[in-house]
Amino acid sequence: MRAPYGLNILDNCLTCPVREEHIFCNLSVHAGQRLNEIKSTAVYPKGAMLFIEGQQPRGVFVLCTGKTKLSTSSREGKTIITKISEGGDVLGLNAVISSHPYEVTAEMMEPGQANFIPRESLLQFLKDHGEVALRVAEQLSRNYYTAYEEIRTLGLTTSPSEKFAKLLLSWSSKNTQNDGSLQVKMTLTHEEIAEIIGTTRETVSRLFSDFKKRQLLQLKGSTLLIRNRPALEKIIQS
Amino acid sequence: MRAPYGLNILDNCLTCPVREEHIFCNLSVHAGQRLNEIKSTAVYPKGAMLFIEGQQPRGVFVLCTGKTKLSTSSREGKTIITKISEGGDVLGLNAVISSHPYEVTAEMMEPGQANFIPRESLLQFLKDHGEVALRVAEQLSRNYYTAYEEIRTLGLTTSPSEKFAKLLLSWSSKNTQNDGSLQVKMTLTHEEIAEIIGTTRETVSRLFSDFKKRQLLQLKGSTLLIRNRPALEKIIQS
DNA sequence: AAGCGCTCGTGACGGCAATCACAACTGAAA
DNA sequence: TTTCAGTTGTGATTGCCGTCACGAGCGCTT
Repeated sequence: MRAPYGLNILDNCLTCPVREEHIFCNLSVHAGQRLNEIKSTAVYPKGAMLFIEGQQPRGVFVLCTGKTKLSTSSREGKTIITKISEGGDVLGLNAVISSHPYEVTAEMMEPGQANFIPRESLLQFLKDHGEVALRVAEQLSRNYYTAYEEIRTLGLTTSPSEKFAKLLLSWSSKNTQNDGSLQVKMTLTHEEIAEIIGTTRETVSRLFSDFKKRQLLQLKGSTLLIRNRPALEKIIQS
Repeated sequence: MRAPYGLNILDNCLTCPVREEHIFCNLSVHAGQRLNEIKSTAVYPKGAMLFIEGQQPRGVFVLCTGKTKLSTSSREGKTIITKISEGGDVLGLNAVISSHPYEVTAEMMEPGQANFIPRESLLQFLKDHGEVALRVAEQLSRNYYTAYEEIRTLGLTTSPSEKFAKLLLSWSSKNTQNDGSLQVKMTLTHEEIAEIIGTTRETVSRLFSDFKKRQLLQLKGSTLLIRNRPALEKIIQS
C-alpha cells in the first residue's frame, strides 16, 4: 500500500527529477519510513519565502517542483543571487547542520511543492542513522563546490561581459541540444541577471544588445538561442 | 604510556590552538586510537604545496603549526586568496569527502607541521564511526559559511576601499585588544592583500597611503595599528 | 661594494561601467 | 479602452581603478 502522491518522500525519486546523488533516496526501508514520519509537504505560491537570510534555522526544504531563487543582500539593499534551485535540491541544509542562521533567502520564483523536515527531527534522525550523515556530508561538500564556483566567477572575472558569457555557457551546458546552437528558456529579468553576475540592469541590457549584434545569441520571445558557443568561451579567457 | 610529542593526534588538542569544534578531538578512545594509526606527521618548509587546485584528492591535512595560504586561479594567471589557514584547521576535507579535485591550492606561508590522513583510510574510518561523520558534516558547513562570507565580500562590495576596510576589520576582530585601537602583525605583502580583496597591488598601496592620511590606521614596522574602528565600519556601509 | 630579486610608492593616462534620466513597451487589471 | 506597474532600450556624463612606467628602498648573496 502506497501513500498518496506527493506525500511519500521516497516517491520523490520518481516524481522529482531523478538524481542519483539525492541524499534522501535509496535509504534503508527503516530510515525511509522514519523520514516519512517527520517530513511534511506543502505547496507554495510564487513569491513565497521558504526562509530568510539571518533567521534561525527551522528545518530543511526538499524542493520537489518549482524554481527557487537563493539570494543574499547587504544592509544597503544590494542583492546578489547565488543560485537558482530546481526540483530535487535540498535547501537550508547547511544552516540546520551547523545551527547557524540561514545564509541566504529562498524565494519561490514560480508555484511549487516542497517537503519540509524540521531541524530537531532531522538532527535526531542523523544521529540514529550514521550512514545518512555521510550522505549529508557529501551533499554539503557539493554545495561547497558550487559556492566556490561562485567565488571564482566573482573574484577572477573582471568585466561584466566575461561574467555574462560565463552565465550563458552555464545555462547552455545544462540543455545540451542536437546541433551547435542551443536554446534555453529565459525566465529571468535583466534585473535578476544583473544580480547574478554582480552588475547593473542597464549593463545587462547593453550586453544583450551587444551580443545580439555580434551574432553570439538570438532571442525569440523568451527563448534564448546561443549561436556561437566557441566565441563565448573565448570571451571568458580574454 | 604516551606517544612522543607531536605524534599523537589526540595531543593536538593540547599542542594546537584549542578549538572546541575540532572535529578530531574528544573522540571515543577507540576512534582516537584508530585515527592515530592512519595519520602521519610531517614538517613542511615555507613555500611547500600541501596540494594543488585540480589534483585528485590524496587526503586531508590537519594543520598543527604554521600558516597556509589557500588560493585559486584562472587559466590566465589571475589569482585570488580565499583564506589564510592557521593551526587547528583541516585542509582538503571537501575534496576528500566529495571525491572531487582539490578546489584550492594550499601553500605553506611559513614552516609548519601537519598531520596527513590518506583519503581511503579516512573514508573507511568515517564509515566505521558514524558519529564522526556528523562532526565532519558540521565542519563542512562551517567551511561553507566561510565561503559564503567570501561571496558576500566579492559580490556585494563594489569599491576596493570597502573591501579593504572589511579585511582590516576582520583582522582586528580576531585580535581584540584593551583600548579602542587594535594592533595586528602584518605578514602579507601588498600583492597578497590585493589577491585577497580582488584588486591590484598599486591600488592596495594607494589605499594604505589614503587610510594613513585619514588617520584610520598606522604602521610601525610590520605592526598594523587600527586607530579608528568606527570610521572603518562606516566605510563598509557607504 | 656591487649586484640582484622582491617589495613598495606614485604619477599619468584611458577606458569602461555605474549613475542618472527618460521614453517605449509589455501585460494585466479596472 | 484606459491605467498603471514592471520591464527594457539607450543616450550623456563622470569618476574610479586598472594598466603602464619608473624609481626608491631593503635584504641577501657573492
